Amino acid sequence: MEPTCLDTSLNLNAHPSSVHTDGVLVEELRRLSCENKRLTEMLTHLCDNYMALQKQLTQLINTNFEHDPVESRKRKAEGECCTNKFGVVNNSNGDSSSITEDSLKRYKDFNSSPKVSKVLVKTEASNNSLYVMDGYQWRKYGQKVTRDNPSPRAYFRCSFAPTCPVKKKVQRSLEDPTILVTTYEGEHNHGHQRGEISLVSNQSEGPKGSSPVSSPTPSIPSACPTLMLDMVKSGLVESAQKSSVQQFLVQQMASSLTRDPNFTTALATAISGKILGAKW
DNA sequence: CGCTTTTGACCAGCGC
DNA sequence: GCGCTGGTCAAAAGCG
Repeated sequence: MEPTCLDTSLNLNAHPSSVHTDGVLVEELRRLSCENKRLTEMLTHLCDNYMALQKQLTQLINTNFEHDPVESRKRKAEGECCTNKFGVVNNSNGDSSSITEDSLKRYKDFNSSPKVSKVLVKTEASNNSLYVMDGYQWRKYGQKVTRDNPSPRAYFRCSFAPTCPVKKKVQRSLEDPTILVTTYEGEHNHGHQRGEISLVSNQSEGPKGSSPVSSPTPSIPSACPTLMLDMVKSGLVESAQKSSVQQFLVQQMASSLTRDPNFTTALATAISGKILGAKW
């Protein structure tokens, strides 16, 4: 599936001085709270379903491996979707059902190796940097141009704690250069720099001062390694993730919703309707 | 002066 | 064994 990125941010800065009265705002806030609650319940339900499916998938893979031993080896990169760790779905041959020994190996490696997670971050088109602010301090130790992507891949180590084993790789998406594909490896053995979380900071990103502020490296459960964030707009997502549970839910939401083009369309329609319906 | 980024060199794994 | 590729190292340079 071609990655899509859902812009979950809201632009509250447009016409701040316009006609909203306090009463309208309170009403709006109440409505949003209700909607938030409803979405949370929906997400909980989705999470349950996801876990059940994940369990079934694991069983299926194990069963397949026992009954269908060796297939011809292929070079790792071939037939592998750039954002798919398991090669189970979306390989370039369109053969979405075959589970090869290779993919099984990757799946097992992925489950047994240190925590690896992938985050897709949407940035402004004009933003050419490979710096993703996520709440930790990173030291860049290398940059490479890889074979399958003309844009360079940057390698970072966590420099907040000398012994922290966490590394991350950042590279622009081949399909959409405004998306930064960030791969985290390992887990931090220290707390993040701020207790609070803010996902964003599209501030003057310069190499120096690699901003220490924003969310911690997402500790995404291995079952759901890909997360998409929108960093174009800032400051409004931060309150959404005060706990790991909430963070997990948001991750699940982003992951689920971005796979559903109908939802994206419906959401866009709803938001634009809301905006057009408002008295500007 | 200390820390960080840059960047070419080096190394290891893999396929042929 | 060779070549390709991804990942890491380390010296040099920049910045506050």
